[in-house]
Amino acid sequence: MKSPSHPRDRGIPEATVARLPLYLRALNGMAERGTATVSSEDLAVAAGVNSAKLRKDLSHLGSYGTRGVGYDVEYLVYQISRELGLTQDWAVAIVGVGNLGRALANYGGFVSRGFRVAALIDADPEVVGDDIAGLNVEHIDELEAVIQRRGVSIVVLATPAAAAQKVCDRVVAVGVTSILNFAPVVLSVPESVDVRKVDLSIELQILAFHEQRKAGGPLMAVDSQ
Amino acid sequence: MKSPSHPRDRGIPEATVARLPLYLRALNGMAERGTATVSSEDLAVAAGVNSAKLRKDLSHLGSYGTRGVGYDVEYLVYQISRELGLTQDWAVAIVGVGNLGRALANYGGFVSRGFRVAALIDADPEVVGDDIAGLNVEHIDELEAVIQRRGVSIVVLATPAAAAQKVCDRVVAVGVTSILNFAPVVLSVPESVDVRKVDLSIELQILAFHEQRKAGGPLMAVDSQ
DNA sequence: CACACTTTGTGCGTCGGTTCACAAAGGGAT
DNA sequence: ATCCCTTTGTGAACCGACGCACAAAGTGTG
Repeated sequence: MKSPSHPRDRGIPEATVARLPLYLRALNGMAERGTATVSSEDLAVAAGVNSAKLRKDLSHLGSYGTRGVGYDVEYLVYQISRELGLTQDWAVAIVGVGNLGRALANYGGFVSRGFRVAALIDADPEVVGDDIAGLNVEHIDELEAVIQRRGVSIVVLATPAAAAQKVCDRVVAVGVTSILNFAPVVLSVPESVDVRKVDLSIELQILAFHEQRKAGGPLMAVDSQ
Repeated sequence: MKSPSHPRDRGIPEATVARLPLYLRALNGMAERGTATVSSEDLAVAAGVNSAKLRKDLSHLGSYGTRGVGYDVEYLVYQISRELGLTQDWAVAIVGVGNLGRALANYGGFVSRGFRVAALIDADPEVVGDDIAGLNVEHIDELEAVIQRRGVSIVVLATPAAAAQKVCDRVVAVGVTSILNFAPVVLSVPESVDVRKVDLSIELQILAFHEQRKAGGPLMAVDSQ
């Protein structure tokens, strides 16, 4: 209530932000199943985290729980959604309509969470003009125009690695400040632009590392140089 | 070189492991371009990290650099590849051949890094039997048989959320201990099994959070209740 | 109203990771 | 061989995150 003890501080830890979508998903499932109230313990299990961590995370948003009872599911869904900015409608453009771009365009998880695929863009004349997931694929020459016309604020890059930086520069130039990059390259962008990266092969490599340890670890010779 | 000061300890920090594939990619690019030697500073820039961090990361593998000179590109590629277990051939099965599964099957980044898509499996009779990326899609009933016959050690789950846990249980039951999960659910597995999760919509939600901050932040009223 | 029980919110110790800054080590020139 | 320059490898301070454990706060019952 007071400014100093203001519950929703600007400073929500990055680690917490990364988990909020997880909680949200678990809560949505509960809401569908008609659960009205949930304890931190139960929600923590559903989200796969420690309950103390969950409570601390939620405490960063405010005091939305009731001691002795738990959290109201609907209310918490709303609070987390609002905090994440999902109460507004985000227009997303997908650039690069190869296999991955197509998969993303058809992915239900976007639509259901306040995201709207507003444009599909590709360079290949073979693909431009096609209808995918109810959208017309537009030519990369129209990139800037489409972004501005449709009010796109988040761009998903699903282009080949070689094209990613160029496209990135162009979308940054028209004011996009949030990019989700699937291309296996390190994008260079101004400080003010947020880039998140998903690299499918990196995840596999990390798994391979652990798998190797498991398989060879205990027996592994002290070894070769 | 000596046993006591053995360079390759068992304890490589998780954060380091997660970055090794990044370095590897940068190094491969350099090798292709014919660069023989690289300084920690240059490699750090290419990988998008701090150079001190990079040196500390590499130091966990051993002393593979030369002071005053830098790192030999080819040699470092080999050392990192070996550490990650990429010098062996990993058979990967993709379960769920929807849009995403198809995209993954066709993704070049796997093959090029020691991974081999050894099986595609789906439950939909409409899809079973199809040829995708040169592979025949097999029926989910064959799951256990295929995994064992082909020596699959890593399974990629690209099924609908509802099916993921069931498939997971089955592959764990036949001894798979590394799973890459694209389904938006928290899988429950025994301690000994490694699950890595990629959730496309979570990444977007994190972007939305920051985008909202950028947009509304500076002007945002002290607020609503 | 008082007491027993449940569950939140958080203070605090701990741990892993990041960064700085520098000594140690190698290369090359004179 | 000596000196200077470059670059690695790492000690140590710092920072954020995690999780324990508990006081505070609420519910419900008799």
